[in-house]
Amino acid sequence: MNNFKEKKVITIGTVSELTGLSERQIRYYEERKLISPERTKGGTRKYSFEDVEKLVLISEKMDKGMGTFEIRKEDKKAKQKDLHEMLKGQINAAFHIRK
Amino acid sequence: MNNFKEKKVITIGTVSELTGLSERQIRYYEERKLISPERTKGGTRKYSFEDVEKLVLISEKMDKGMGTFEIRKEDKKAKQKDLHEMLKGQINAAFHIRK
DNA sequence: CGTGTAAGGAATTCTGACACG
DNA sequence: CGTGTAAGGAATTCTGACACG
Repeated sequence: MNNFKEKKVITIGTVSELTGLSERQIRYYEERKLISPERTKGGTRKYSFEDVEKLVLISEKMDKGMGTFEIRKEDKKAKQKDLHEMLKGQINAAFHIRK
Repeated sequence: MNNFKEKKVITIGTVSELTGLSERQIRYYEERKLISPERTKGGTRKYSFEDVEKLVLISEKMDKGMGTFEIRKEDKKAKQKDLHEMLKGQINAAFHIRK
């Protein structure tokens, strides 16, 4: 019940205000697979606070001259690292249970 | 930076989905001073996750046959209690600093 | 009192495209 | 490549009112 940050509930206009990015930029970053908003039945995009945070990071990287392709690559690496940590944790847990 | 729950960013349609209440009900509870959404420049209402939680509680109380007036009274009492606790805490703190 | 609804208008968002570079 | 913009349409929201009870 406490995953507010991950709930997709914010419309693009509000995201634009929160991040300082234009709606055009936000939609473009979606096209480049950097974020994945949900949609209402009518087709309106809905973002989470997590998306907003991601967008701020993306914005900073773009300012540094990084391209969307590299940003996506970095993002993937980060996710794999997370997955790695998770698996490590589970393996450890299993190990401790066994002994 | 971590007050997601209090940020007014959700539109009424989404709040309706999250709570199961009709937009009519949500607007009416505002009229009865049970919640206080913000507005965009254009006049669109924006709610926080906190508002959503409040609405769920309100909904339960309405189901029990409670009226909006009593609900508002209860809400006020709760707030005064919170304030009381807070002051008590500060007085305590001040006391401990003095001795 | 609390809520549904039809009405008309305004604000918001959407897509595909052209432009610049 | 990344972003601005004008274009036309569709989805969303708004208010004030009438209805029922």
